[in-house]
Amino acid sequence: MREMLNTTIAEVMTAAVTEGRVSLETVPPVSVERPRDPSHGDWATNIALVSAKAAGMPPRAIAEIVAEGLRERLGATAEAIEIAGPGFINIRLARGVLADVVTRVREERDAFGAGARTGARVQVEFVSANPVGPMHVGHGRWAALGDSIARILEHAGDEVQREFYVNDAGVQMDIFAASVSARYLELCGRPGEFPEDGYRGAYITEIAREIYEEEATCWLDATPASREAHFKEKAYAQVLAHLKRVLHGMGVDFDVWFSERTLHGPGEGGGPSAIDRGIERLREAGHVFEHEGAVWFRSTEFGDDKDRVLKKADGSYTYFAADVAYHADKYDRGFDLVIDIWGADHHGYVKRMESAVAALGHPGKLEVIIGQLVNLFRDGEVVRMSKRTGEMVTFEDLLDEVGVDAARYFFLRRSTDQPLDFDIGLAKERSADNPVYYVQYAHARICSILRKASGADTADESVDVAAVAAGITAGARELALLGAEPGTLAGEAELALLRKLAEFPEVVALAARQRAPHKLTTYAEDLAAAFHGFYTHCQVVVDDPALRGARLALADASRIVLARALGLLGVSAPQRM
RNA sequence: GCCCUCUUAGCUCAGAGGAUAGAGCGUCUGCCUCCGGAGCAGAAGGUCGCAGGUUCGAAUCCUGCAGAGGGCGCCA
Repeated sequence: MREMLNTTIAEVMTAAVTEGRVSLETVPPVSVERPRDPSHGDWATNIALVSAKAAGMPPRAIAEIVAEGLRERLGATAEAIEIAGPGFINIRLARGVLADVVTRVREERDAFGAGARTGARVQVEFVSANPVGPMHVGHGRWAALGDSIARILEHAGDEVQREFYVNDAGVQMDIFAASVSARYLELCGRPGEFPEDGYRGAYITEIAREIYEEEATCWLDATPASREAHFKEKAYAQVLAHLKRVLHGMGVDFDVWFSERTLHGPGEGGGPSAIDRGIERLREAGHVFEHEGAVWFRSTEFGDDKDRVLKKADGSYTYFAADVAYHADKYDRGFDLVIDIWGADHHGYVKRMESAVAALGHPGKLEVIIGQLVNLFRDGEVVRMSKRTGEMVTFEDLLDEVGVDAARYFFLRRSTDQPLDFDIGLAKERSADNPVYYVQYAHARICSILRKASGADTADESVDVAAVAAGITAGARELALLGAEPGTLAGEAELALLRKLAEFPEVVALAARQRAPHKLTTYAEDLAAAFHGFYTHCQVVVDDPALRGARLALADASRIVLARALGLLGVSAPQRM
């Protein structure tokens, strides 16, 4: 509809210029938007305002000309075309046109709001936690965020791959192994020095205990190096299994788990490692230099604050060098766009990574989203979390307490660049104060209506809601009854719901473009509110078969879109609660 | 010190350069003989941090200032 109006307005303007009624060098780009205030109609354009100065005419005079042209061309599609305020042209669509959305939704079902296939291959890399401990709540938020962005991009038409980068190489793994080893020795009754930088969380002891229970004191007298090497793999496997289990449990499944170790190991045929090859590629492109025994990347050429070390003077590699190799690998795999979601504490790395990607010949094909942290609140008090003392609410604890739906929904409710205050009590609450229940309740309520309409008891669990929905037929004649009494509460409620349903494709497109799942939580709440308003003012299951069919169809369309919106957030749409 | 992000109702936050800046919570007031009241409707509540600028029009874009958070290692 927007595109159609856009084109039509452009045609009208061009015609007006050709006929000499408006003198313009070029017709400015047309903007059509949905007015905030429903009394301003369904669509509005500011074309007269933006053209006024160049045309040397008062905006309202231009608006008159455009409105006249639109009335001719739109005909019965528009119920009214009015000029308002300083020169806006407001278009009110005919009711029948508004009601078309019901048919469209019920035909397209889950495909409603889907964009055309773009052919773009997009990778979303997220969570990427070090496999040295349980997921924390921030990881949970980034998991929800990355997965939802992936779902939204898929719906918008991209081909998306989800990837988890496992930082399983490097110093932190050694510290991890040494920590487990120390706890193991304690369990064997031989307490010693705990590593200075060791991980002190209780989970380390639990991992050590599992090893102890399996292998008893086998490793008591092994050399520390062989013991730690063995424990590292055991503990790593346990943590990785934890990560996969928790993520799968919340509906997040990765296509690829990419191990950092593969970058350090020898390349094909025993050739240089991926990291060495990555550095070589930067060197061939002329962006590498040696200084004081280290190998540097001249990232300042790409706008970074300072140049960055790739290979230290002692011959070891920086974390950044591995990241360069990793990203080179991503583009070798043919992605048109790579989206990385990083924690807020990594945002100082964005510039250097973008620089490296540009130096590798893929400028602009990396997008880094910075995920902000989560502050947990319970009864109005901050829940302090400290790794040092081991007093931690892990993400798994939180999921156990509030459930997947509430956790995901709350994580996604705020824009990603805002730190999030998470109220545990509210997330658990089964009331209207809790937005996730508010939205799910609307869906369950519709299912209940459908059960009722089938003639069954509303609580009859054996009723197949989808089958009932499929049996509802409502043609143009019936749908024309929707909103037939504008000005009444019932009529306005129906119209408001129709308008909200029609917005969905635009919301998906916007959420995709802005990588902003919270646009969908806002939308879902608006749609639920529009449905509740409709429900309050309109009896759905009425005796008149035509009106009943129309309202059931509208309720069914609402059900489909609510479920779709929740689905893009990774939240379930229950048929009863 | 430099860089990034943020500052909107009492609280938590929405707000593609547009019309009278919105929602939820909290406060106050109404609505159940009726399909799920886990709902609906109304009232009160604002110098959009401050000051300039661009624009027909700025919460939105630009500059400066103030405040909050984060980042600035041959750490990971």
